[in-house]
Amino acid sequence: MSIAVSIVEDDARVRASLARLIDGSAGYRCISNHSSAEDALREIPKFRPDVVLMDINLPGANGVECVRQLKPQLPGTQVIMLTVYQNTEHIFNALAAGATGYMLKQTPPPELLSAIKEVHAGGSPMSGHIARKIVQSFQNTAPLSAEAQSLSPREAEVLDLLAKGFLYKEIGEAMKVSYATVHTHIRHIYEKLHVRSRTEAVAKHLGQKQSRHEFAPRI
Amino acid sequence: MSIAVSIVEDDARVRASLARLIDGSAGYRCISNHSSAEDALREIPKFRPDVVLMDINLPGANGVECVRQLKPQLPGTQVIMLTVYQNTEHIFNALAAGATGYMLKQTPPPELLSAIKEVHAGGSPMSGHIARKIVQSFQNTAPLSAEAQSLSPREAEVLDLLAKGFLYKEIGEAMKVSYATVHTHIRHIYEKLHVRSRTEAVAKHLGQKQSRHEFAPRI
DNA sequence: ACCGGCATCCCCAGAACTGGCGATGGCAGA
DNA sequence: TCTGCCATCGCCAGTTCTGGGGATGCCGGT
Repeated sequence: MSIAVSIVEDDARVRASLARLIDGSAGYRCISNHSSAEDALREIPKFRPDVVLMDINLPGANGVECVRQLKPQLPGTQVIMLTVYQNTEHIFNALAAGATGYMLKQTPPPELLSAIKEVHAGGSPMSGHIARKIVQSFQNTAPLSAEAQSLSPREAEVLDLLAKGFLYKEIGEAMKVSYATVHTHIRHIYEKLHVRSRTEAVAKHLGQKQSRHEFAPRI
Repeated sequence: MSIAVSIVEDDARVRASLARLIDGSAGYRCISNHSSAEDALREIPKFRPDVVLMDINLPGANGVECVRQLKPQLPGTQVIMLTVYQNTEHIFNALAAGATGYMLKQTPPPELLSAIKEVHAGGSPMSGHIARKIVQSFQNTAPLSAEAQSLSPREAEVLDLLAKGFLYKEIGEAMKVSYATVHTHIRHIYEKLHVRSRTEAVAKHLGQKQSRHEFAPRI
């Protein structure tokens, strides 16, 4: 059975040439095309395509929002963003919204067809530099700050409990030490982290963990 | 100029067949091969290859650790993990350690060659299902808890400042309102989030952000 | 017109935290 | 051996939070 594809793209010429490409290739068929997000949201659920090619830059609502609303209705449908945007913000937003592929419009037709095939087979086709940017988001591992490194094991333990919102008394119970000891550990933590409150310390603590793979564009 | 490739793989037969594949293909040359992480760490910096194919399952130290130590010395060298492991933990660890590609050993030779070319051209080749798992890590967007949703704009603003460790007084100054107002907002935040301290609220807050794209394997 | 939610302000008391000042003992490195 | 770091404990004063109780005005929906 051929792969059923829907196209969402405002430029009529681009839309037509994509449709021609898909219908003209064995194993693919274009079952619908849409010039706006509104039209896509209304019509695509009826067609239940295997794959959607989605432009980001649509008149009115943008393609990312369109994916976000479409995907819950069509969990089996795979969406490939097809766009000129290479900035990480667009990429991450699109993927978070539910897209599984991200191709640049300049992609040659044969590669576009294999991207459709790949996404339908359970993969996530992405143009080379896009993939690299995504992978790099895993590598922005802020090396543990010297500050955090210098915490003793016991202090780190206290900080973990502190981050969970426990009171000094409760931390003491959990660690089988007195309130006074917890108090001392915490004073040392504050000195080492250069903070002056529990919340600042926790923010630094969670911030570290977080920055190991953050959502925000930082590439 | 052909692409210089080093191989790290403990199985002599696999190593030899990879070397044969690479040396037998125009545009590629295998400049070294290594049967252990220790050997690779010692020798590869001398060869300065363009691309390293790295097995994960090595005797002694594992491939991921090897990448972590190698990459800082050779920032221009791209590493492709070549392994049988498909679990997200291995994938994320490898990428965080500095690998830029991740291919399964079952990959057919022609695709392996194009993966080498792709990584050298600035891409991040990944086997289909691997790529999908990476993309899914962006989609595990815990839907904003109803609790967090119910915060009013002003309350959310307070929570943000709270998370940065500001005192009530400082929040008031930053928001141009009185201490009393901040106090009231915070009481409302605590009610809505079902917490009883600033730190718990912040942990919930940062936890949300964090879970939008977390490092830990959750697929 | 009324009710609910929001944003703004006020007072108060008790609990929790912050940051000084100690102290002891253990253990590892110079 | 002596010095430094760690973990454990103590006291005390001052500050900040927490959680009650109010209040006003605005706005939007029924």
